[in-house]
Amino acid sequence: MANDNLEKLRHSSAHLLAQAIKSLYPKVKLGVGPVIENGFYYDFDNLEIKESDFNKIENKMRGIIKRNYKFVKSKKQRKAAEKILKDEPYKLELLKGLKNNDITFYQDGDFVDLCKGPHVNSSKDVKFFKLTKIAGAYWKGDSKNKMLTRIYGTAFHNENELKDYLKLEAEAEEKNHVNLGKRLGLFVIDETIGKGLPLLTPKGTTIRRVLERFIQDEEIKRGYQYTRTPVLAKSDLYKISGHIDHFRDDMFIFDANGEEFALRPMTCPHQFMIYKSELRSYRDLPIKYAEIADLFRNEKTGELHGLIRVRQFSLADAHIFCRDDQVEKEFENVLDLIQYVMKTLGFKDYWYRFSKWDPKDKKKYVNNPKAWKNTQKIMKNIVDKLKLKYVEADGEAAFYGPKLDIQMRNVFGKEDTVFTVQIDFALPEKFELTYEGEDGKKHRPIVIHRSSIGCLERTIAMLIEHTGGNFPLWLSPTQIRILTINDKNIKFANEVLDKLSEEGLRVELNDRNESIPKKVRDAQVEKIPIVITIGDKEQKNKKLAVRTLNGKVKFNVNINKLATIVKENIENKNAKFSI
RNA sequence: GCCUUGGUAGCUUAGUAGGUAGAGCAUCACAUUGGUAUUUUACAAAAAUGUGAAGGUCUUGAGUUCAAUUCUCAGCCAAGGCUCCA
Repeated sequence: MANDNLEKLRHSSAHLLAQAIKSLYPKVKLGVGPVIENGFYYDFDNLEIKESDFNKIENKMRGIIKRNYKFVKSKKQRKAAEKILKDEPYKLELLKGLKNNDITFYQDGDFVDLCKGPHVNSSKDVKFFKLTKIAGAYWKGDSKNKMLTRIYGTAFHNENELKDYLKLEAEAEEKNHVNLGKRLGLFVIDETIGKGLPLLTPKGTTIRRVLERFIQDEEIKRGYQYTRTPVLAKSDLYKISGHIDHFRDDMFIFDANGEEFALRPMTCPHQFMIYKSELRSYRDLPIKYAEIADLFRNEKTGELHGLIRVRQFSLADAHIFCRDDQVEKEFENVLDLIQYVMKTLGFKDYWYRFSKWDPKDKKKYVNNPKAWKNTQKIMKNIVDKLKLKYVEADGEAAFYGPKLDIQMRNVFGKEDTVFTVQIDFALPEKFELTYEGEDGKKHRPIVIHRSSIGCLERTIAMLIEHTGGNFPLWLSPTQIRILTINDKNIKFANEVLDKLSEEGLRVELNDRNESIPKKVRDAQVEKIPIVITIGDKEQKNKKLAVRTLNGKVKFNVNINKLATIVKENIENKNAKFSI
């Protein structure tokens, strides 16, 4: 109920915004003004403003609010509606899309808008609102259409809620992986190197390496075979696959002495060539080729974002070549692997998206409706059988087949695909992949494309935001830091350092001449999970004082025992460590 | 690619109605007091205080000007949004 009220409030705020804009800038044409997750927006054409104009606009809105206008609902017939909206081309377009003849309008004061409501009773009910940002947005979300000016805002029932929200937003800004990653020294961005090409520091690389080893070991355990294929190929390869037709502008293509090459945007055709290099029997299947593949995509500049959207990235990719009767089982296996990975990484807030083709979009998708329907059916059966909760999304499939995407949100609430599983009926055809069946005839395998731990860069970004930088022990770039209380302890501290390093732990020593609280604070800021303090007492007893991130300190810990506990925690990839 | 915002020392930033820049933290050095300290998270210190140094072609280029970090234009880079995402 409260949420309904909040929606009403925000929707009414959007109207007031439009009303204020219309009165300040009469030439503006109105787009749409819906409520969104944390507020509302309104799109305007023919409006050029800056964020510094917000004050003026907000004041105008307050002026309107004061007049205590009632929001009055009315219904009009189509003809009458067209008359009302005659000067609003975008609204007329929306009107055309409406099927029924009773058109609802809301009016407050001299401002009337096409709108199905609902609204608050009076403009006076809107008290606590704020305009937050300006952005460009294409009319009807289509980049072929004109770009309108979108103003975002939010509104709440009381001042504290509004303040809290703005504060939370500011904190999210702090917690985002770009800021946090920089502060923790995980990666840097250098403009001489170029856009979308972040550099992983030794610490960031440690996390990457741990993830990489983890997934490789796990996949090999599950019957995958690792390949190593080149990061570039003659562009002919991508002509066969069709990628160059679909994505030419998004690829790095170059000429080398008259021959055209491309940096690979995906791994599929490379691994296909290994499959093709031998005659395959039905007995060989399924064949599962995996690779941590460096991929290159010339993403448009505005689409780049920290570690989440980059131009070179490493995808934990695999292609499973299987017979029709194996698809279901293999698909299940993949999901099991993905769920295991999600659990191990500690990700809980994710959901599945069943991404389907759009029959109307002939350009984007391989034209084979029968095969589309068939594969989508197969996928649907599987996900239904597994009782997965998922949302369906039309027009989100890969050009060669439907996908099951695993979606997550970043700190700003923006949704991204982290992992994906695809059933591909088209590329095996294009590459003429075959296997010899029991009947001695050639058959076409089905290929499952899948990623288990996604792009390592993106996964690291999600980990940073999800943990707030407090990585579990097995992922922490530095697992243990040793602090000395005074210079006499340095020798023993080094012994401990050597001992723990020999055990394969990532240990550092801070023997600088600073106070213990300061050293502890530094370690805290760097989010180091285990801190060992060494003073004379420890030195004398050959025991350690061990501090964990929860603030607890345990004294008189035996070194070997500590090493055992820590190693066990790492081995089990536990989310938390305590002693 | 488009819209908005921004780019000043390693980090966080102030500032200039156009006269070549300050601060805090961090770093390094020296001095003074202390005199070898028994322990854990942000108004704290179980070393403290002081002095000093180093660090900036004020994102790049062009234009206007006697003079540009500041104004204008163009580019580069970043952040947020739109579109896209094999």
